[in-house]
Amino acid sequence: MESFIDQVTSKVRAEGGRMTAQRRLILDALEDLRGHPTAEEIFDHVRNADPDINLSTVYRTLRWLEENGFVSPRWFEDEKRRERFDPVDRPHAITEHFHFRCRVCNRIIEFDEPLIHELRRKYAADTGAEIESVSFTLYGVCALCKKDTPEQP
Amino acid sequence: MESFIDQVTSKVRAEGGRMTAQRRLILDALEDLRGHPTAEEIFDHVRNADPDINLSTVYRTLRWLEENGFVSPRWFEDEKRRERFDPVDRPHAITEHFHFRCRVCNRIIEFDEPLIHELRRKYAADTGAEIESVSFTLYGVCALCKKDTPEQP
DNA sequence: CATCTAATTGCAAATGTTTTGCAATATCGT
DNA sequence: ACGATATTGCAAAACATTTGCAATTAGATG
Repeated sequence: MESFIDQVTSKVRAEGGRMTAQRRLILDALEDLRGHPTAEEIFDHVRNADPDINLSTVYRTLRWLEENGFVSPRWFEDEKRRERFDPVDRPHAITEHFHFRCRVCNRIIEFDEPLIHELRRKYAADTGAEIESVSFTLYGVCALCKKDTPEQP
Repeated sequence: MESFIDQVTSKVRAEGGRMTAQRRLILDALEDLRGHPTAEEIFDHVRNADPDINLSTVYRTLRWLEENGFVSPRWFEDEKRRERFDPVDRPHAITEHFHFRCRVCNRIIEFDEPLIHELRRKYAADTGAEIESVSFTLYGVCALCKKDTPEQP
């Protein structure tokens, strides 16, 4: 199966674009920083390899990836206006994103759960709407953090 | 049952705060503009009654309402960094927000569906996490807009 | 009802994140 | 290796939201 970078490279070429060193670094970062990095986190990471890279290059690349279905932007309510970028494995499929966000350790945990898919089908069937993307986010305290800070007696 | 404004007024008083004309207007707007207005939309609406009101007053009031559980901020992915404010009927209950957002008419439709509550319980039971809030958003094209723009043959 | 004081306001400037215009640079087909 | 043009770095702009501060005002008190 084609790697993430190879997939992106094919698409860049197909559009008459060019695969630059900067883009390669940003794609690497997206794989290295498993999870949902912000543009700034990606920027800090790629700076190790290329201290001259510019934040706007990071943004421009991320936007291109977004438009072409390779990453999907995400907002978490405790971070208000800061965008996070979620690499997408199957570009252009219906995007479904299920996250748990821990208020204590700030970890973002991805999960899947057949009930959500059922929910989407049910909503579409009930209302006649066409669903293109689904976002389901739970906020709270994860099991580990709950253990560390037991409720006071 | 106590009206929204009365509920807020009680709380303001309880905190040693003051119920100003501006706050009253903003609360009215929140009721008039059923849905999920942005700060700017609220601002434009209250300007009819008080042309001198300031946008920062709107923001400050909304933040106070948020901290006190009377509104809940919401982001929709097609609007990136713009916040919308959702009045909350039962302050401080576990907040659960289920929305459908139509890409064509931009309408935000609220719905409820027992499966989501089940999902939350299931996730909590499976992982041991404690859930404090749930956000479920479907994006797509609503039945009406689908009818207006049938797919090309 | 007049007074007093702290809460709230309007204003302007600041903030933080993301975007953009443009000249310089670098990729890739030839 | 060359040349057209896509992409970059930079600095400045855009944009939503927040903040400091002096002026105003709600509402408790006499």
